[in-house]
Amino acid sequence: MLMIHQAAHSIEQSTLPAAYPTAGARPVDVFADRLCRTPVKALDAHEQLFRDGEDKANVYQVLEGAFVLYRLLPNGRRQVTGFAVKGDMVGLGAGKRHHCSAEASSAAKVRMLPAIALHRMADEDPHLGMRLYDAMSQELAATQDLLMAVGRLNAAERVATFLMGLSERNARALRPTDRIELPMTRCDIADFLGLTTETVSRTLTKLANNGIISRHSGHIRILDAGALEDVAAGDHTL
Amino acid sequence: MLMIHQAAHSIEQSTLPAAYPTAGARPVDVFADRLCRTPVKALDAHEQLFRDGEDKANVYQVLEGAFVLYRLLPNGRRQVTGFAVKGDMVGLGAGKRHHCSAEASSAAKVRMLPAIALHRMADEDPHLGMRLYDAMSQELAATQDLLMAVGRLNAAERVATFLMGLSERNARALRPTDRIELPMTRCDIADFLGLTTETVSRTLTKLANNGIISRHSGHIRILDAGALEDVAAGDHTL
DNA sequence: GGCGGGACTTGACCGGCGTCAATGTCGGAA
DNA sequence: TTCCGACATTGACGCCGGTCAAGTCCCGCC
Repeated sequence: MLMIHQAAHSIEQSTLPAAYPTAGARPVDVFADRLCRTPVKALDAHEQLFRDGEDKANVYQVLEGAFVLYRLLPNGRRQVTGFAVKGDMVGLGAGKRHHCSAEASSAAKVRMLPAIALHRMADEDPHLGMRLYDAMSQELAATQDLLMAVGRLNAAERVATFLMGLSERNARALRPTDRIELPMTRCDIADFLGLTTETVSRTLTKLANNGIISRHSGHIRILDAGALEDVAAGDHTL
Repeated sequence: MLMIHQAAHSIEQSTLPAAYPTAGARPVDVFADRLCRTPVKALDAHEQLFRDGEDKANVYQVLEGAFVLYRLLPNGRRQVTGFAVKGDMVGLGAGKRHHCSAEASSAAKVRMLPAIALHRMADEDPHLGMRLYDAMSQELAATQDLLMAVGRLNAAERVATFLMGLSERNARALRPTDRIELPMTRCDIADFLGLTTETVSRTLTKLANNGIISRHSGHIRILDAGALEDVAAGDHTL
């Protein structure tokens, strides 16, 4: 079963991270005590935390709200590479520049850790490098999952896989898995899955018409998880 | 300009790595002296080095030949996540299991480094972790580039971008950039770009008909690099 | 040289998804 | 409460690229 690993775990949990596929969103528990002494920055909805190509001054940990991580083509087409929520690290990566943009999808707060401090910490704690290696490995695996979905699944399979990923994330947070909050817009979902908002919308409608989900404002309810899996696997045509 | 970073640098070079987007292919020079004392394994064409989901016993460095890294869906659809050539590391990643399969696309030789030895080395060399972090970061960036291409470019843009990436790789190896060896099959290219072999073939034909490239057995020649860039950017419809 | 098989190319067809456009829904501001 | 703007849904239509089916090329092998 293909699963787009988008479940993010918050820093207070001890489960293994399986974050949104992002360019850097990742909880690294070792930071917790260091980060709590660093400055906090508040952002309005749609405010950018950093831009693709900018020098990487800080890495961030999301305290409140949610972020969309994306890259733009010159002609405006957008590919969302991941979502970051409370507890996730944003901006990780060894390069000198950011390789994607990050935008608050709602009012948000982040802690900032200067990138230079990260290197200093790595000198002091020889295990930090391996933890960052581990974080990036998981990030990479999640992005490969997404690549597989975008490259080789049809629209229904992608949307169903996406919903199952969100459900899985709830399970990891010990919350009910049938009620799925959708903190992102249809446009974000579409740009994440390589589709259009219309196609996402139509697919959700079909899933609802088949009695697999029900739609409500701000969230979705999974009525038939088995059927949803079948759709994700291509065994059930809508 | 979007560039699918597929250029791999061989271990004897000192340029910065910008490898094929792979699940682990990456030269990590620090291994060089350790690796040369480890066993060598020879593979026939189409022989598998490891399989998706297998326990990760070793990481490998390609000595000869080339590898295709890919993941399969239950129904047989395939997504190629990268290519690995001489000098590239294959199988890196912090997880306990491989997250993709690796298959020799021609007769090949690899050096093997036990995964356990990697952890031992990390304890001895505190900088190794950060180098692995760096390698994974670049891998991630390359995979995001590919994701962007697969999710948001049309067939002509993807193929043109792919060819430019190969050309760029030649430039980095100080070889002429207009003659492009294609060590992989059309099928590999198609599964890499999220297309079909027919579409790749048709697109190359169109590029040739427009005088942008010329096709020969085993390689392609770029006749008009500017036009190729225009196609990749979507400014030139075939 | 002839043969066989896999890789590649080309053509005809068509269906899924993008595009364009109109309408519906909801939440916040006045 | 009404208005407004952003987001979401729905419909009509067309095209890009997938599918199916023939070839064609090429290289190794007999």
